[in-house]
Amino acid sequence: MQVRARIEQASPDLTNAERKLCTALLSDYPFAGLEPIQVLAERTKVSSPSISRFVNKLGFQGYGEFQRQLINEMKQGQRSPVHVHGSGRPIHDDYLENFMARATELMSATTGAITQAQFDRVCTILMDKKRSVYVLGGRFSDSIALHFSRHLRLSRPHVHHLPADPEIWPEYMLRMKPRDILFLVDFRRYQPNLLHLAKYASDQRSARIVLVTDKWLSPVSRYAAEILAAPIEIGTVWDSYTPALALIEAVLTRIAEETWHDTRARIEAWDAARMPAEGL
Amino acid sequence: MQVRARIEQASPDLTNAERKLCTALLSDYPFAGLEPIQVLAERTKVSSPSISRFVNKLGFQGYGEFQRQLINEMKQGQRSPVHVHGSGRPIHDDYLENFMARATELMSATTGAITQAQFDRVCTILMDKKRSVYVLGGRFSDSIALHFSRHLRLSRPHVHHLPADPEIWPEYMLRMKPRDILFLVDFRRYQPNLLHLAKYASDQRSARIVLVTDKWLSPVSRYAAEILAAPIEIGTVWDSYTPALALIEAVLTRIAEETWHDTRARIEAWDAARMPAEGL
DNA sequence: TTGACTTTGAAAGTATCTCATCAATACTGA
DNA sequence: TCAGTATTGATGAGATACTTTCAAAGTCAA
Repeated sequence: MQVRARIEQASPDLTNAERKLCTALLSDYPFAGLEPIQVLAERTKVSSPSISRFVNKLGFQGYGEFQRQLINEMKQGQRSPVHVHGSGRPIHDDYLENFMARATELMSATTGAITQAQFDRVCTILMDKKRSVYVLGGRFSDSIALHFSRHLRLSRPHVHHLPADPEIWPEYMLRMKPRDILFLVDFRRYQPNLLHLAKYASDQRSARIVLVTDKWLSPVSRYAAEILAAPIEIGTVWDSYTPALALIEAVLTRIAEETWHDTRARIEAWDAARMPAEGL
Repeated sequence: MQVRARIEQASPDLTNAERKLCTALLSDYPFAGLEPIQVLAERTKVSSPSISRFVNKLGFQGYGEFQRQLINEMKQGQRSPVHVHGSGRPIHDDYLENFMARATELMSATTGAITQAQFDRVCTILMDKKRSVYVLGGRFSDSIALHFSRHLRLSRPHVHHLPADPEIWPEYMLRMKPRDILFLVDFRRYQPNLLHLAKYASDQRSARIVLVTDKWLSPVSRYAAEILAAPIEIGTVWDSYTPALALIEAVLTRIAEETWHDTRARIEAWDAARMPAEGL
């Protein structure tokens, strides 16, 4: 990958506009570079002269030559299937690449951790509109939980995200009916908070608890009807929540597809309700 | 393969020169068609007007449109393995495995989209304690942003997550000093909200904007000093934010490691402050 | 804050590419 | 062979795409 390499090489001393071009080019490589210079300028909000200067800096005579080179690369690539991934960059010393590789590995490990039947069951009970769904995560994992509730809300009614402050929980807990779902996300450094909540919901309200946790299993698992355990250990100071996010996205996507008719209607209704505000 | 099909369809009633073109095009498909018309004319020993007439016959407006179509086809082909919901049929076989495989693929594509230098720069300015950091995401992407601010807070002071309600933003905006950082996450179905915020922060407060977006580049990119573009298109009803999360985690991890001494102290202080509450 | 330096986009200029015209040529059938 | 038709390429007009110039805005160090 000649051009890609040149970009990376030049990348330390680039100007602001040039960096934008970098991102645009690399994020849709190599097709972004095949558009006419004007179109690319429009997309990246950078003037065409800046693009021209940029490709000069990369060592090309002009934009045309740059494009020809991109096409050539594709032509080459077509022949040798070797180049598909990487080959272009030094593996050592690249923090990002290293990290991503590990995260990717975690991701592929996730599939094995959850059975198809388990996945199906979770999706099914979450699709049941007669049950209300209450969602909460821990201090850090709540961002994952939030992602979940925001999307689930588009596919079905009665989705409630509990606020972080435990003082307000009773308001929700008292509303829980038997068979309602409490969807918890709890990764290590488990929160005692959530355990109490789970115990109460399970014992007093007969709610079904669906738990997303890690392989060490949050204590909440004692009360959980369904447990989805994602690998999160990536060997750095923080754990990686990407497998958990992927898992949750898979659930959400499955639900949205199954209930596509409703989901679509809800999205449209949402947009319609939003429109007026946008004028402001 | 649209163009190829058109050629085959038209092939019965073609003239001599046109048949030559056919051969040339098909024998080096699609690259022959990507050369300038003059070059192709030279190579095939056919005049450029003949080529022009030929592509007209195929149903294209002109040579340019023909080329664009060829490029489009390649683009489509590139992401061939995914393309499932396009035909509308969710796969029931092993839904989860399928989804995870695609997410994994996205993850590994992420590395190529961001250069090491870019990554380093973003980490560096985020580590600068003299700058305050303001964080916000869109309606859905805010969960990613939240993950970011929660963790970053452990590594450095002066991290503020803006509330969702724009009414309250001014309180934060007025506090922004030049060189402060506004960290935005904005994926497609971009929010006009964020654009206004970015414009104001950039123009009025001289803040540096770091933007995490997708390859279609949020309009915020106009005001951004650093843009990280993650692939998110997974070919289902929702996009997948996993690559973006991974990217953010990489940044966070890098920062936590570089500033480990401080980060550790802050975590301990945090825990110490929390202990008393836990007894309750 | 000032002043040198860098970066940037508007506008103008230049090159290139594409297409329409038209005359020349090749082909076909009488 | 000749006339009619279809095909082709030379040419130049017109459009498009790219680059250079230049002035304004931004940035950084003193």
